[in-house]
Amino acid sequence: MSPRRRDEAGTAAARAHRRAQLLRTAAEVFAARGYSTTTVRQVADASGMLAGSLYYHFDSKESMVDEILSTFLTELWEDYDTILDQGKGARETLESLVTASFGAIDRHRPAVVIYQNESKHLAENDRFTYLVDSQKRFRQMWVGLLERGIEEGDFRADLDPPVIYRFIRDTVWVAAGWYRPDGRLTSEQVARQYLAMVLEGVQRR
Amino acid sequence: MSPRRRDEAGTAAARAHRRAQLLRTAAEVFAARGYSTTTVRQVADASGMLAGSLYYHFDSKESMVDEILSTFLTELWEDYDTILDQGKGARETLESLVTASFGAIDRHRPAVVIYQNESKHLAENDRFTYLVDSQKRFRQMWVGLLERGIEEGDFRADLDPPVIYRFIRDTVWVAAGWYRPDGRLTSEQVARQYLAMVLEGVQRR
Amino acid sequence: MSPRRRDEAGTAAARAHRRAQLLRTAAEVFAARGYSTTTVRQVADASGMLAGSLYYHFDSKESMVDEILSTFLTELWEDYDTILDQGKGARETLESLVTASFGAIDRHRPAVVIYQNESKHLAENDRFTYLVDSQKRFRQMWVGLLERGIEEGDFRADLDPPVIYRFIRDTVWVAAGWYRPDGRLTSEQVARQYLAMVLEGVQRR
Amino acid sequence: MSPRRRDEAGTAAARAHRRAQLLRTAAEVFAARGYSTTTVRQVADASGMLAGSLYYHFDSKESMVDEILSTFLTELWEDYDTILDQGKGARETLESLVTASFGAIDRHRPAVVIYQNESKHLAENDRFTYLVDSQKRFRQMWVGLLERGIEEGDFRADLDPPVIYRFIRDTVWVAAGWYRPDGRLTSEQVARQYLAMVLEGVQRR
DNA sequence: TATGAATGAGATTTCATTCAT
DNA sequence: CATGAATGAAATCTCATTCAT
Repeated sequence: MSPRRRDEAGTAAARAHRRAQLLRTAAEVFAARGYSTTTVRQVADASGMLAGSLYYHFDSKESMVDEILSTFLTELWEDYDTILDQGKGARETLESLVTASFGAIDRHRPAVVIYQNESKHLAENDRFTYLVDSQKRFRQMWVGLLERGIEEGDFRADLDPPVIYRFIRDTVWVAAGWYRPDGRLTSEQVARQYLAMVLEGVQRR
Repeated sequence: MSPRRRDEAGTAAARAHRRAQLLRTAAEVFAARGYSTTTVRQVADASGMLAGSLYYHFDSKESMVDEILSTFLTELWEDYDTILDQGKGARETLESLVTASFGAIDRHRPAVVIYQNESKHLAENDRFTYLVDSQKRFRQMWVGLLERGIEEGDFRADLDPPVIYRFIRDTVWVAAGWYRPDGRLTSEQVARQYLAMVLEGVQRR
Repeated sequence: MSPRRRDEAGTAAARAHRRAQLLRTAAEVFAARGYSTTTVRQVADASGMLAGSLYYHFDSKESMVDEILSTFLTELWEDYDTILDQGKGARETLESLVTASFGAIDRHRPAVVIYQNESKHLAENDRFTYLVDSQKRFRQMWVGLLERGIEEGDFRADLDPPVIYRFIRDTVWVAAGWYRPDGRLTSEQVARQYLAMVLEGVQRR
Repeated sequence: MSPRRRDEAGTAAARAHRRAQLLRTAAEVFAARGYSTTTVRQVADASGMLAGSLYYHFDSKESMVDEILSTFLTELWEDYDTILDQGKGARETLESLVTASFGAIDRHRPAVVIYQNESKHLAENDRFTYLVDSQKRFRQMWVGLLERGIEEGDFRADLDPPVIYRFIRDTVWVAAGWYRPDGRLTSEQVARQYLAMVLEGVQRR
C-alpha cells in the first residue's frame, strides 16, 4: 500500500512510477503557464531537479505532453465507451456523459486544461494525430446522441445538433479552467448545475 | 470612400489607418497560432514586410496585443453599457447581451480568440491590468443579472449564479474558436441557438 | 596548489572560480573595445565558448560589468581605507594613496579602464548607483586631504582643491590606458614619476 | 551680422553654414552620450528633424564624427604650430601649449570629449589615420619639448619624458570631461592651476 | 540517476541607412 | 530640404537539448 513498494525498487515498475510522478508535476506546470510558455527548466524546478536530468526520463518536452494527453484521453474514452455500451436512452446517456466529463475534470484537471488550450496547435504535428481522431469521435458521439434524442423525442426538434454539440463540448471542458477540486462545489454538484441549465434552461417555467 | 483618401496621405490619419491595418493582420496571426508561439517575423511576413519594419509602427510585440485587446474591450463595453442603460428586464437583458457578444465575435473574432486564450497569462503583466478589471466587471454584470432574474422570477431559483455565470461567459467566448463569419449560420442564428439552449433547455417539454 | 583542486570540482567554489576566470576575460575585452561596442559574442569567442553559453554563468552583459566594477571598487576602497586609518600626515597619505592607485592599475588594469571609460554612462542606470557613491567618496577623500595639507602647511596655499583633486584623480586613472604591466617601468616607478611631478613640479629649482 | 546673410541663401556658403550648425549639435550629443551609443535618431531629434533627413547633409554617422574631429584637430594644430614657430624657451613653450589646449577645450569642448573617448577605437578605421598621425606629432612635440627643457636646464633631469608626456597629455584633455565654460573658473584660471601644479608641484617649498 | 556546463537555433529588438514623395 | 516608411544586418538573450562525469 506504500507509494513505493519494496519489490518495485529499481524495476520497470519503479521507473514507471517515477515517470508518472514527474508527469503529474509537469502537467500542473503546463496547465498553469501554458505548454509553449513553460520552459523545461520550470518543470525541472517544480520537480526538484535540473533541466538536463529530465532527459533521463523523457525524450523531449513534446513527449511529456504527449504522454499526459494520451493517458488522459485513453482513460476518458474508456469511461465514455462504458457508458455508450449501456444502451440507455438519449437523455440519460447525455447525463452520464456530462457527469463522467466533470469527473474527468476532477481527476485530471491539468491534463484537461492542456487539452483545451493546446490541442489545436499540437494537432498540426504528426505525432498528435490521435487528438484529431479523438475530436472526430467526440463529434460523432455528441451529434449522433443529439440526433437520436431528437428522433426519439427526448430533445427539442428545433435544435441544430452541430451547433449544440460545440456548445456542450466547450462548456464542459472550459470548466477545467476554473473548477477547483477543493472548492465550494463537488464535481457532481457542478455537473448537476450544468445539466439543469442545458436540459431545462435557466428560464423559469 | 476609397480606402486611402487623398487628404489622408502622410497625415496622422494615414498613419492610424496603417496601424489599424497591420493590427488586423497581427490579430489574425496571433489568433491562429497563439500569441507567444507567433513570431514577429510571422506577423511581418503576413504583413508583407520584414520583421524589423514592424518596429517603425509599434514599440514591441506586446504593444501590438495590447492595442488589439484594449481596442476590442473598449468597443465591447460600449455595447454592453448601452444595453445595460436601457433598463430592460433580466431575460431580455440577457438576450441582448448574448446577441451583442456574438456580434462582437462576428466583428472581432481574432481579438476574441486572443482574449480567450492569452488573457490569463497576460494579466500577470502590469501593462494589462485592464484585463483583470474587465473580468471583474464581467462577473459583476453577469452574476448581478442572474440574481436579479431569480429575484424577479424570470430565472429558476435553484441555479447557482456564480457557476452559471462561468458557463455562460465561457460558452459565449469559446464560440469564437469555431465560428466562421462566412459559415453556414450567421452570428444571429448562432445566438438564437445558444439562447434557445440556455433559456429553455435542450429537453423537449 | 593546482589551479583547480580536487575538492573544488562541481562545488560552489569551482563555480566561483570559473566565473572569475570568465570575468577576467570579459574585462579585458571590454577594456580593449569599449563596453557597449563589445558584443557578447566577442566575449564568448575570447572565452572559447558560444555566446549563448555565457548566459549559463551570467544573467546579462550588464551583470558582467557590474560584477567587474563592483569587485574592483570594493578592493580599492579596502586599500584606501587601510591607508586613511593609519593617520599619517597629508603628504605621506597622498603618496600612499597614489601608490595604492597605481598598484590597483597594475592588478586590475582592465577594470580601471572600464571604470574610466564607462562609469559616466553606466551611472545613469539604477543598478550602478554605487558608482556615484564611490565618486562622492573619492571627492571627499581627495578634497579633504588637500585642504588638510594646506592647513597643516604641507601643500601650497594658492591651490584650488576641487580643481587639483580632479587633475589628480584623472591623471592617476587615465594611466590605466597606457600602462603595461610588462612594460619598461613597474607600477612603483610610474607612481614615483607621478609623485615627483605632482609634489615638486617638473621645473628645476 | 545676422546668422544667415542674404547673399548666402541657397548657396554653398549657406549649405556649409547649415552643416556646421548640425555638426555642433551632433558633437554635443556624441559628447554627452558617447559616439557609438548615440543613435542617428538622437542626433536628428536634437536637430529638430527626422533621422533620414540628416542623410541629405551627411553621408553617414561616421562622416559626422570625421568632420567634427578633423576640423577640431586642424584648428588645434594651427594654434600649436604658431606657438612652436615662436622659438620660445622650453618652459614658456610649455605654458603656451597648455594654455592653448585649455583654450581649445573652452571653444571645442564636445569635440575634445569625443576625441578623448573615441579616438582609440576610431583610429582602427582607415578613414581616421589622421588621428594616429596626430598622436605621433603630439608625442614628438611633447617628448621633444621635455627633453629640450631638461637639456637646457629648465626642467628636472630626473624625469622620464615619455611618462611625463603621457601624464601631461591625458590630464589636459581629460579636463574636458568636467570643465564647464560657464563654471566657477575660466579656462585661463584652470590652465594656471594646472601649470602651478605641473611646473612647481603641490608641495610647499 | 542526477548534475553542470555547453550547444546552437531562433526569438525580439535596435539602428544606420535608403528612397520615393 | 525634409518626411515617412521600409530594409537588413546584427545584437542581446532564451531555451530545448546533449553529454561527460
